[in-house]
Amino acid sequence: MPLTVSPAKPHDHSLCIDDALAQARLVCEQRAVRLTAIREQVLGLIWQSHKPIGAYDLLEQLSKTHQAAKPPTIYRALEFLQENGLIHKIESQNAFLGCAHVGGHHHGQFLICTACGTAQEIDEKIVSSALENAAQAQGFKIHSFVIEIKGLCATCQDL
Amino acid sequence: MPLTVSPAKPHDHSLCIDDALAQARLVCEQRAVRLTAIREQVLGLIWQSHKPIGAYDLLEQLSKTHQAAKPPTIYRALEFLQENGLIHKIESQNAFLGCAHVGGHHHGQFLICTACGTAQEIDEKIVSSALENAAQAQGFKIHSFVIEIKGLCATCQDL
DNA sequence: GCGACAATGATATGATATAACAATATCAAT
DNA sequence: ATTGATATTGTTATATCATATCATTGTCGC
Repeated sequence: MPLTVSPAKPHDHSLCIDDALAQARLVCEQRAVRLTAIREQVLGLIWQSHKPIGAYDLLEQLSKTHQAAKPPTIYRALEFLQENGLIHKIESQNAFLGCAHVGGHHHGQFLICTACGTAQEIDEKIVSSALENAAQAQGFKIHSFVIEIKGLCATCQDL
Repeated sequence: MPLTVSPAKPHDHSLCIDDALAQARLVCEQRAVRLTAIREQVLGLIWQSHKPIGAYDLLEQLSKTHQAAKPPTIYRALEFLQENGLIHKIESQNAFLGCAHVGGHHHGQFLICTACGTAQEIDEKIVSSALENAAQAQGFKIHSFVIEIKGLCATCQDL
């Protein structure tokens, strides 16, 4: 179920986190993969921000409760979460964001505010289909795509 | 002037390089910026491949003729070339590619073949406008965007 | 030439990510 | 409950990508 709130608007974000974790448990059960304590913790940390967060920032957070955490600890969790469609990597920022459309095709389209750093995931079918058509015209077969749009969110334009 | 050839198809690539360098000289003259020897060399090295090339690979190449080259040498040249719209960075690969549409708006749309590594730049107005509309609906004002499509080019599908 | 500024040289370090192997946990089958 | 197969995590080291800082050199208008 897509989130209906915009990260740019005020809302009770603890609900986002709870929903995301509950959905993650469900997905992992369905897929028969293990959402271990570390993985769930990392996913929770990622969801604590609407801003994409870097691996080493996550590591710093995780270290508070998990002394043994090292870079591979984080990167393994991130890999798992990506493989199971629970998070996206924002390539232009080397940072990670909870997936707002779990269970979908898992192509990402993001509106990234350069002022406040928030990233909103959208899913515009017309964009996908326009890209599909353009690719097909070149004989190119799409596996995946990432769209990262930079600009100002509604809130930051008014400042 | 956009290139009319596809990188996936055979062509005389030395002409691509010559064209790109000639156009770069022109652009830099018009913009009153200096296309120094290092910058021109780096641009030439980038154009020697239709595949995005990493900064340290470029450094290795440049070092052959330029003993003093160090990471900052390359990154400064890359920064200059990006600022002046002569190259793109492929964010998902930390690699750089000659811009095939010099003088345009310089938003990038790329078809990246995961098999052979080539990247073809396209410029689909319908994609841009679809994104503009989607962003506007969210009250988001676009400054720039990067679109990186992964898949198989026509050549590699047939293998 | 001289001064201002742009570009490059040089050293060091920061930031991001993975390789490799050891140790431990999980779980199904007996 | 033990065993064996597999997945996960621990641990150390290192690879890869990028920038900060300050010194030196080049360029160009005056």
